[in-house]
Amino acid sequence: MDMFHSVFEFAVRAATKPGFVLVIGGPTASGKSGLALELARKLGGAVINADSMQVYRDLAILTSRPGVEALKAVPHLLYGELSACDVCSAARWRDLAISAIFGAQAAGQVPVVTGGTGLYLRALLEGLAVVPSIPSEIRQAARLRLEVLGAAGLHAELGARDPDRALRLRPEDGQRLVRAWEVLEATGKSLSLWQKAGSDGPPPGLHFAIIVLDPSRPELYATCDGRFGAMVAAGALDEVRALVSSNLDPALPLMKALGVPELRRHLAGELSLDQSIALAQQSTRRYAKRQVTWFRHQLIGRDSSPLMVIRELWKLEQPEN
RNA sequence: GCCCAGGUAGCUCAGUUGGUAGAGCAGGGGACUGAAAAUCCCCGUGUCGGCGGUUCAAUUCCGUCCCUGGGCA
Repeated sequence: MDMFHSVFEFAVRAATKPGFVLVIGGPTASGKSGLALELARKLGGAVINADSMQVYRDLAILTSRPGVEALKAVPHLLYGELSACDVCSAARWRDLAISAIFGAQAAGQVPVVTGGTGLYLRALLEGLAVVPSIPSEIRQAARLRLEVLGAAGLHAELGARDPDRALRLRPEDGQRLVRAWEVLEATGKSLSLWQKAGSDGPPPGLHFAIIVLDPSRPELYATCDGRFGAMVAAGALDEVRALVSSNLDPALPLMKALGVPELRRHLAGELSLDQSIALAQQSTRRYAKRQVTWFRHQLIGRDSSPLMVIRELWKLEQPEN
């Protein structure tokens, strides 16, 4: 295939640098995993996951993790690594990814980092602000605070203690308010100050080359829709049933994976299967659109690494397992 | 063939006692530094079915034609 050859050549050229790492980003269902697999196969590489949901053990089908064939063909790292009751984060993933990358290189493999979680990729490429880790009691307290006061209330409280940070955040943005609050509470310093103090930067000794998939919207939406149907046919409902029956905290990240809320409502008898599928497909489309915006504005053009943008679909990722 | 009811945004519809129209959904654009598949912000001009008529002015009233439902033969 033409496209594959130009991509392959791009990778080979970049791979002459020592410490080479290939990064593949793009929206969900654009064919990242398939492309990563092929490139890793040809380059003698290992695929490293950069997806915030595929790091968890549960929901292999619903999060579209690579299937057994792929796992047999090429080493895959950081897939299904954490338990559902665990909480990953950009910083935690960064640490895992860096050691996976160095591990692969030590084994003579080319690291192929692939996933749709833009923030994780940025954490790897650029680093994050150096902030001390926040004790879990304070993180809990921050979330409780949001529940009790509501976003606007938390914003007001933050405004009294950290006006600079509050000004940068909208009073509705609960998630960022929680982060600002917990950092202030735990360190006594504004998150803005920590961020101004600088980030840990890219890991030393690595050279990245980046491929971004950005297929046309109609094609992308068609594969999103098709894939969700296939996931349900492949047993996604059973996965959700199992996850729900383990009675986890509904605020855990995995509980918010695309399709979980919708299929749950079907299991609870609130929606027909078709209705829940249609809703899940819609959230998938919206998510894909957000990802496209993120890659276009937050990644492309911001990093100095060699970059290649592919404006077509690679090929369908098959949900299997 | 006749009688009803409709034809307004991609979809479902509201509305204008005549002054060229607005909701929901779909969709689009954007933000993004430690739970990011998260969390938020912004965006509605469309031959008001076609053609005539009345009128200063018609999507609105009248006529006619076309289309879609339903009913009667």
